[in-house]
Amino acid sequence: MVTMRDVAQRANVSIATVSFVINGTKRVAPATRARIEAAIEELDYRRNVVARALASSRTRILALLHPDLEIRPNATVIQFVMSAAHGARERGYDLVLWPVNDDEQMSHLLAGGLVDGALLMEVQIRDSRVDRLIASRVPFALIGRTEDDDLPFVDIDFTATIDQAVEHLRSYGHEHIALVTQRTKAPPENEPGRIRRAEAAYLHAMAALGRSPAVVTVEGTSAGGREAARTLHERFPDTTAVILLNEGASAGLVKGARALGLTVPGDLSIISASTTRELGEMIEPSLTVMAAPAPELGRLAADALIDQLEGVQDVPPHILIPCTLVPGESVGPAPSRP
Amino acid sequence: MVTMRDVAQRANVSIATVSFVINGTKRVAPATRARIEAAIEELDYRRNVVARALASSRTRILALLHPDLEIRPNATVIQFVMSAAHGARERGYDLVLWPVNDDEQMSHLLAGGLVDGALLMEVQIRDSRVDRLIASRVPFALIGRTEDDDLPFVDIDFTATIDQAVEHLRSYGHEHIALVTQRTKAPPENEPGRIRRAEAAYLHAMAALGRSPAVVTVEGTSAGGREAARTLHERFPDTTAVILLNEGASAGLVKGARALGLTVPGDLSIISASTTRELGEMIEPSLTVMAAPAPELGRLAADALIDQLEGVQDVPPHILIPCTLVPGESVGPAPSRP
DNA sequence: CTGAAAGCGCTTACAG
DNA sequence: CTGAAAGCGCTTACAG
Repeated sequence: MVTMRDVAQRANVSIATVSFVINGTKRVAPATRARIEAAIEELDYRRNVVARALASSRTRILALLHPDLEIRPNATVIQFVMSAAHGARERGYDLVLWPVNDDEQMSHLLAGGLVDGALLMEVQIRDSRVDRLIASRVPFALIGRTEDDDLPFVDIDFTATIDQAVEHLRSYGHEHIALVTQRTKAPPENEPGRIRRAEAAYLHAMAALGRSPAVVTVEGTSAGGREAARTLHERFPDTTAVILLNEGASAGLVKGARALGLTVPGDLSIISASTTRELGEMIEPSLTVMAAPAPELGRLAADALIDQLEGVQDVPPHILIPCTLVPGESVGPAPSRP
Repeated sequence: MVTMRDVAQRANVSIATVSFVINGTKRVAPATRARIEAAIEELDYRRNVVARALASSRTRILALLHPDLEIRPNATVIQFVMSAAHGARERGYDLVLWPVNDDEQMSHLLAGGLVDGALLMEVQIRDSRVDRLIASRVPFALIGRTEDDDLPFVDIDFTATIDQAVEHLRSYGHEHIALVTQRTKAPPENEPGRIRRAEAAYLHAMAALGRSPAVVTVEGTSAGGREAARTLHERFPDTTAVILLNEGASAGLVKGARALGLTVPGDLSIISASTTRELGEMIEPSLTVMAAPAPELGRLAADALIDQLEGVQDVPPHILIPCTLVPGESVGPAPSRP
């Protein structure tokens, strides 16, 4: 292994000077710099990142903390992860995946000193992991939000997204609009912020419309989607349109509606919010979706965190991006009721 | 920050002794050990992983090298990634995501000394990245295989998978069986090994059946799937069954067949190989799939690599696992031809 | 503009 | 069974 010492020797300078040119931390005479650069080239030297990390007490490694339970991470999650990794690398950082479920383990990892900062996924309205994160003194950014809006976060603007979905459906004449959300194992007060916020926006919109709300919560699976169709049919038979905030249940809802003899969008219009356009294309009829800005958010999250670490930005980032409407064939005019 | 020095002081021992009890590398008198453990507890000491890495010249970090192009990583990929991360963590290792496209950048990263080992995804039949990997002297395991079967790898057994798919279709009376593969940007000699191997197995099976092969290659998208349906219809009108080795085109193939007036499975039976059961459930009719062993492979890849690093295992791992048949509703009896 | 030296927080022969 | 000390390969005040 060739070290900085080898380079220094070959260029006839001290290792300090080599360090200065590599990092550009101090001005070095052009001639000296040239000698050093030549030596680096000739020896094919590459600075050791571990030694650098120890000496500078900055590892340039970021952690992506995510629940390990996710047997079936959805398409949105993977887009986010990949773009965060990409964004980090572009700025010279590495992203490690930390599947963690209990707070203890998370604190333990954070205390090891491997990472300079952390990104926390699947943030809940009240989230003890966030408290741990703060206690650890490791800089972080949340993907999603707790109740406390002052912490640094990057999130989907669920309010705007739901509003736009409702608006879109209303433009087709729908007024009896239901919301299908995703069941989680978390107790209600800890539920993911996205569900809480989307539901609030939905309730608000229904109140403005003067219609009573219809909310159904099911698992994020095909079976869950079919269950949602049956539940809607029984409990909210007036429903002519559904907004899904449950990616995994999308296909099942369509199948379930069909099984009940309902056509899509003839009898029931469907918008699947916060998912991918690819999901929409897979289903028959092609679903109208609100595409999640996952790729953008991944990069923004990495950037925001790195900005904090490097002192580029000192106010905590508060980034909100709505989903994008991608019309498919699952929304049509509201059926006229007898 | 509390260091090993603090612990040593409090326990009235040298830092060497502290290190011995933390790592269990040398026997220490029970009384001494107890004092040290108490001190660790009281100070809430956690050993610094960066310093440990530098001193021991082992970082316990693994890299997951994957192409960055993948705008739409499929469900199988994410399952693999997550289970590899999980498997690594369980053995005290960290997994960093390295989205890389060019060899130069990969070598550069590898030379930085951050990782003890690497996992390479999307391996092609002839893959210059593998040469780089070997040159870098960083231990590795391939996800997939090159021509050279001697390198350490973990892969899906595409031969067994295709054989089983053919067998399943034959048991329903199908003899005119087509194969739909995925188009890549790579030149043919560099194509992913899975395509080459699956195609070989398919050709072999067709020869054994005495039927001429029908292979169609399309993009891994819904549009690609629809194109496949049209191409099959025009060029191979005898086809009564299709094996897909193209996760992303699955839904499109069904839609495309329908658009041509064909029923599934009445006129056309479909098996989507090397995908997830969730994908099968999303489509109407539910697809019969061959579920990829991605979660198992992710863990096995991490384990095999770590075994190498720790000298537990010195012969290179050669692990092959076939997909699992998950019957859906897309396979039925072969239509009797007039 | 450059260098000598301390130091980052550990591990690991080596001695006793 | 325990300790003193060198060393991992860098960065960074400090001096000149």
